Amino acid sequence: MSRSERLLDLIQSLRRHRRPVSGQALADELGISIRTLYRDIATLQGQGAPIEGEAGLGYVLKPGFMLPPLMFSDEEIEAIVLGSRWVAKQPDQRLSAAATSALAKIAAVLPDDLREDLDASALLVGPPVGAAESIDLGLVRQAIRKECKLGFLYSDAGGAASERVVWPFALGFFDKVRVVVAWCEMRQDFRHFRSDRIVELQATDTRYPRRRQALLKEWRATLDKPRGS
Amino acid sequence: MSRSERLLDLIQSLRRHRRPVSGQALADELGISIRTLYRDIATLQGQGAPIEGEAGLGYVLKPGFMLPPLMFSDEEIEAIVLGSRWVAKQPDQRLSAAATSALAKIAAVLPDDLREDLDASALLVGPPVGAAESIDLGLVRQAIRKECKLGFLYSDAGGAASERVVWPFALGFFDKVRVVVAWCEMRQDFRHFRSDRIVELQATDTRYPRRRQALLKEWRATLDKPRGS
DNA sequence: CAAGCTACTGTCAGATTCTGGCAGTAGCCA
DNA sequence: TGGCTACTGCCAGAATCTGACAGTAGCTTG
Repeated sequence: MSRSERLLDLIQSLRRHRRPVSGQALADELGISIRTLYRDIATLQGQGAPIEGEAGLGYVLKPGFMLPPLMFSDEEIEAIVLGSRWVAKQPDQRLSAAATSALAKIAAVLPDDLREDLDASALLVGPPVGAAESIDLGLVRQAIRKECKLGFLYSDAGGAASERVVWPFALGFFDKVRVVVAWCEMRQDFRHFRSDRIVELQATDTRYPRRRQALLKEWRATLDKPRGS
Repeated sequence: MSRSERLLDLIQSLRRHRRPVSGQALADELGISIRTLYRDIATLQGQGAPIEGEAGLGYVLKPGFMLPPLMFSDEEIEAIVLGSRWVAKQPDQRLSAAATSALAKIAAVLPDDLREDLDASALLVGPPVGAAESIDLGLVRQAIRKECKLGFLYSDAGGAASERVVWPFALGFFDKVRVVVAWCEMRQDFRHFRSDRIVELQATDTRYPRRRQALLKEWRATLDKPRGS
């Protein structure tokens, strides 16, 4: 196996382990000596991979992902950049910031001529709608990932408020607002909740009895025009 | 210089030359022997770079671009994927297809856990608005790139038609339609033209007297809220 | 057709890089 | 304190890369 291939394998190995792994264990996994492993880690760090090593513990790959070299056509790059610009102008501050920094990384490696072409592809949407987020979407994301119930007060379109306990499984966009997609215990059905109408959000540690992927699939099937990915 | 660095340099060299370059010339540029160059080309091709070699001519890099390994955070990946999904649902068929294939390439290299997280980030915009494109946006793109004038018939919001000759310099999105941003010879000012109201588009070979970048900059300055990148 | 240029492959010795083992320093934890 | 770990410098052997040469085949031009 060539060295460059091994470096990619090393990243994959680190991804698999969520707890710190000792260098020795990684070296065994890859079939190389500990000395070479140290060198490989140093090389990866030099290329920007966020690997952290602590004496007495081991190595952890900070969350994130290194894309291997990818070949994109001009149009694919344009699509990616355009889409990222759109996300950058959305009201979700967290995502907006992420899109901006992703754009900076991409722009940094594009050849000049391609960058100029992209400048001619303007995005004419208005500036982000102010709408300070009322709730912490991070809590929602976490609940989705951990498959835990959420409780909150919801004001529907008519203004009537109700107390809900839901099983969240997706966080979507609709028009300009973010929408929590969940199974509602009260209605015993799928419901969409606009994030700007949610108040008093409460995260719990109670797992809901279904798998997120299953809920997602079921919900998609109920939509008029299901669309993959 | 290490071999991997040199391989990237080789791609950059190929990008610079638009005409076929002989292997000997490339080898001289990189300071290596022709034999090593052949080996390097073979390696790059093996990694998916679209390099074409023809006996008697030389090498050409097919249009497109190879992104070097890039480190993205979870959120940056989410932003890119979400944005690409949005583009994939836009009515511009060309871009939509490009976004879809870019998404496939990205999905192919994502670790499973990350892909599952992304599934929970749904995009709830409706299906693409049918609106078959009345004109060939490819012609517009070409005119922009070549800095050539465009002629067409335009129906404004009121329904009144007029014949225009414009200097196009950008192709934007607004709401659901694509918009040609150009200097209008008739109005002697910047104007936006919705692509679905343009008929009888005629591309010309007449260069307009300004630089695209300059027009773009000027136009941006006239906007209420100029935004970089 | 012939001549000249070019892409491409096989082979091989020497240069270069990579690798593993060893020794030693330093930080974290119990 | 002792045990585990990250990390560095050093060195000889292994693996790889490199350049040169020879040879085949395709394209273009005259």
